[in-house]
Amino acid sequence: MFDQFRNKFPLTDEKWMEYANYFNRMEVPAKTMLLEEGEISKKLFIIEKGCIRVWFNNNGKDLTTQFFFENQSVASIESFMKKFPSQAAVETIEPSVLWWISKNDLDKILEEIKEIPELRDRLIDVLFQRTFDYMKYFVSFIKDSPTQRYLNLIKERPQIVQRVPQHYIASYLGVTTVHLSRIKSKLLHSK
Amino acid sequence: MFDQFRNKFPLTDEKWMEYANYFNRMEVPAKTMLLEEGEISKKLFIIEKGCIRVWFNNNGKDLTTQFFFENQSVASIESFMKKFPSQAAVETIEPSVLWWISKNDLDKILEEIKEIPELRDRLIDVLFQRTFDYMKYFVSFIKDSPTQRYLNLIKERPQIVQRVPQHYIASYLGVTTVHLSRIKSKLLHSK
DNA sequence: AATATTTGATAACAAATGTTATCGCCTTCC
DNA sequence: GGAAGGCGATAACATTTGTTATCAAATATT
Repeated sequence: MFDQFRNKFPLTDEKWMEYANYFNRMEVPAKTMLLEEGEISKKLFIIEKGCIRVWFNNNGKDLTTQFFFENQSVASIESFMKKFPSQAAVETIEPSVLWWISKNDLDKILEEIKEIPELRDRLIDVLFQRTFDYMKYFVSFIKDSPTQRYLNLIKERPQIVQRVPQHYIASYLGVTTVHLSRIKSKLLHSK
Repeated sequence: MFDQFRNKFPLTDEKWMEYANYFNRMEVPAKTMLLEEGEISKKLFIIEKGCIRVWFNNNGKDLTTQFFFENQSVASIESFMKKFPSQAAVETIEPSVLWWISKNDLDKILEEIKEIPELRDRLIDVLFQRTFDYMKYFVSFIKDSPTQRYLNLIKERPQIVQRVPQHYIASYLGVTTVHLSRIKSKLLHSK
């Protein structure tokens, strides 16, 4: 289950066993709210199986901002880190198998990791990379039409297009469901 | 000049004198290219006076993605960190007084800073905050109309509206210059 | 199996935004 | 003191995108 982390953050087996003990398994159906808007996020989730979206309510409209799949970790990250009430809600899309860890326990692990120069640098790299990724999203909104953003999604994140209901994808792309339907139909008929 | 960093990263005066020596002062006119598209960024700039934009060419159109003012540090950050050819160009908007440091010298400083737990944590905080800021930009594009984004800009980053030519602002907001003109005129006449 | 509920396609019309062109006001530069 | 170019406003028209409503298909629920 935690292989991805073991690759990124090599530690002794003993350490890993200890860390693994902090995690708790849970199975939930689709459309389970893992965090409500306004709540303070206290759990970080890792997805063994299933998929999750982060969304918020904007004037009665449901706007999805992120999708997560197997082996990714999920939280309303600003709320989790800073203990603010979350702007966003976290919800499963499919029936899912999750592992969660409390903020307290994760903080303990992070403190230890930060003391090991190699892992500390790795953590900093991961943070940088995340910033770069968000910059790319941001630039894409300035640069690309909704049609182009949809094509990018198909190419770069095919899981989203295959597994996520279309009306969530529409809001993620910043268009209405009607318009996304039109985009798809236009792409089909122009081939 | 470096007061902002001395606040964020408290060190002995001796250390600061040593670090300050790595920096080089330069004065440049408006519209000076500090980094060309495709070049590898080797300098990080700090602005003493003036303002700078980061932009790239998209099908012949000049798209601005970031603005920087006094006391901010500027680089094409992904290129600078990873030694990739930069996707973006960096250019002064006003005549400016800058201080620059080479990547080599900055790496030396960072290595030292990372060893001091307090400063290391501060660095990690700064990186997290940057990610949060970009998430906000991203969400704003999904959530807000161009008019609303312009109003946000007036409120949150008045310097941009006051000091930057309007056609740069238009591309930053993701609209044409004509449309930004319309937005302004509508806001004026509806009051 | 029957019935809701969710999801997605489409049409008709409205509103927002882009395109191209023109004009006028500033700077800047000889 | 012109001339040239940068910058911004505006108009007319084209295109894109949103809104509302309706229908059909797929899926979940009883």
